[in-house]
Order: sequence, then C-alpha cells, then structure tokens
Amino acid sequence: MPELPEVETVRRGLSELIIGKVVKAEAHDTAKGFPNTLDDVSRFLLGATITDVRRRAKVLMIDLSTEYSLIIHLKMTGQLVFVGETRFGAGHPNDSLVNDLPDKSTRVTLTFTDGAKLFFNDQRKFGWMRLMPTIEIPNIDFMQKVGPEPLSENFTAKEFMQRFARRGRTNIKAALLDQSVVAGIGNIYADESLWGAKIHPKRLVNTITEQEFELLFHEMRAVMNLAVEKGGSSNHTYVNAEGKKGSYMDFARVFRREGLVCPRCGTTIEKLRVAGRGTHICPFCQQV
DNA sequence: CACTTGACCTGTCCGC
DNA sequence: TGCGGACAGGTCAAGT
Repeated sequence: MPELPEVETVRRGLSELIIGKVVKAEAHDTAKGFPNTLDDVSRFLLGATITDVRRRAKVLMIDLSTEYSLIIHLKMTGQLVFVGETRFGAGHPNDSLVNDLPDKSTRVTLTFTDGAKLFFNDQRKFGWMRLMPTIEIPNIDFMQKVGPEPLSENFTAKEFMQRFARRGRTNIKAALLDQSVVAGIGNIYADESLWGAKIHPKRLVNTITEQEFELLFHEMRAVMNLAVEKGGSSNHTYVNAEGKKGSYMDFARVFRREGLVCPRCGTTIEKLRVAGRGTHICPFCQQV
C-alpha cells in the first residue's frame, strides 16, 4: 500500500479538498469494503460536514460533524480520489485517471452537496473503510498496539532503538515492517532506509550496534521526509487525492533498481527475499 | 510471547 | 496467442 508518505500525501490533499463539504450520498459495493449498515450511514454520514482529515500510521480518518469518522486503510492498492466540478481536460496526463471514475475498482463513492465526489478505489480489495464514533478510534486493536510516529519531533534515536528490544531474534527488515515497533514503514522505505544505513536486511536485530541504530534512525527519517516532500512513490496504483502520482521513485536508490548500479559504490543492485517480501540491496554496502 | 508462513484479492508480466 | 506461475506499496490469523 501506500506507506506513511503516500497516506500523508493523500491526507494533505484531502484536507484542502473536502473539509467543509457536506455529504449528500454514499454508495458502496460489498459489505467487506464498507461494513456499516444503511441505518448508520443515514444517521451519521448523510448530511454530515467534513471537519478534519487525520492520519495515524497508515490509517486515514475523515472526521464528521456528527462525531463519527470514516476510518480508512488503503492496504496495497487503495486510492482515495477526489473529483470536483472542474475535471482535467482531454489530453492532460491525469485525464484518464479521474475522468473514468467510477470504474471496476471503485468500492465506495461519496457525493457532496456541491456535486464533487470522493472515490475509494481498491483493485485488490484488501483495503477497508468504515464509519465509527470518533472517540472510539483510539480503542481499536490496531491503534492500541501501533508504535510511535517516526517523523514526530520528539521521537529520538534512543527510543527508536529501545522499540526493537522485543524483536531481537528476527531480522531487521521484518522488525522495521512491524507496525507495533514503529508506525508507517513499509517495503519501499524499509529497503531505502537500510541501504542508507548500510545494514543488510537479514541482519538479526540483536546484532545491530547502537551506532548502527542511530544511523538507521536518521536515514529512515531522511527517507520518509524526502518521500513526503515528493508526494510519495508510485510503482503501480498509488495516486494522491487528485489522481496524481508521487515522484519519490525518481529518487529511490535501491528499491526496484535491481540490475542497476548502487549510487554510492557502483556495485550492481540485487533483489532477494526477506521476511516474505521482495528486498533490494547493494551487496557491497550491505554485508550480512 | 516471538516468530514464520499463508491467506486475503485482482491484475500484470514473464517464460514456455 | 494462450496458459501457468510468480509477484505486487499490508495486515491478519494461524501454525510452530
């Protein structure tokens, strides 16, 4: 899915586009994608004004004037695309992305009183959207166990390292992907961060030194900040709230660059499998 | 508990 | 061109 930078990019876009709008209609396909009843929808969604758009880890929250929220996980291929009254013109690079909605991947459509629409699309159907009381969001399992926000100002290298103590006997990549250790890191930014810190993804957590953790902390934050600045990464299906792709992949140093050269030492980048995920390394910079 | 693996889905790409 | 298999940005529920 979208990882933290992609979800944050969507959040920022939606904040500009939908706060203050009033929900007029809702349509969805299956109970799996949107489990709420029609009664919930009519009481807490229809007629509600959007008051805020928030993010925690990779989860988005759209707060409503009814004190309910739409809570959304995009998983691997989810998109939240806003289409206002002014659509992109024919021939515009994004024309095909937004002028053809809804399409077969559309799971939920919200229509606002001014005619604008918000589409929740999800090709693989892993993602979900549901309506719940805003005050209950912190009580759901995921929120209870999710780790700290990696880009928060008071998050320190020391705390970062301490979070890994529990996962000492697994490899560092699996631990980085564990949302209960640190929130928001996914496959792209795990690989990019480990390359930055010159740590092999198969290294066991309990063999990593304090200095290495400190470097990894700074590299991870630098990578995530750059990715947010670039509007995230678009390998396949990710687009922001306006249907546009992110440009971080233009800056990626190892992810999906197998066969190309390491920008630091010129060694050919390799792809392997770690923690069940495709993993990219420089075999010279990142030794086991 | 911590750790690993497969399941959830659809689409695409690659090799035969 | 068709077909099978591997794989794709993420979590979960099961196993050990």
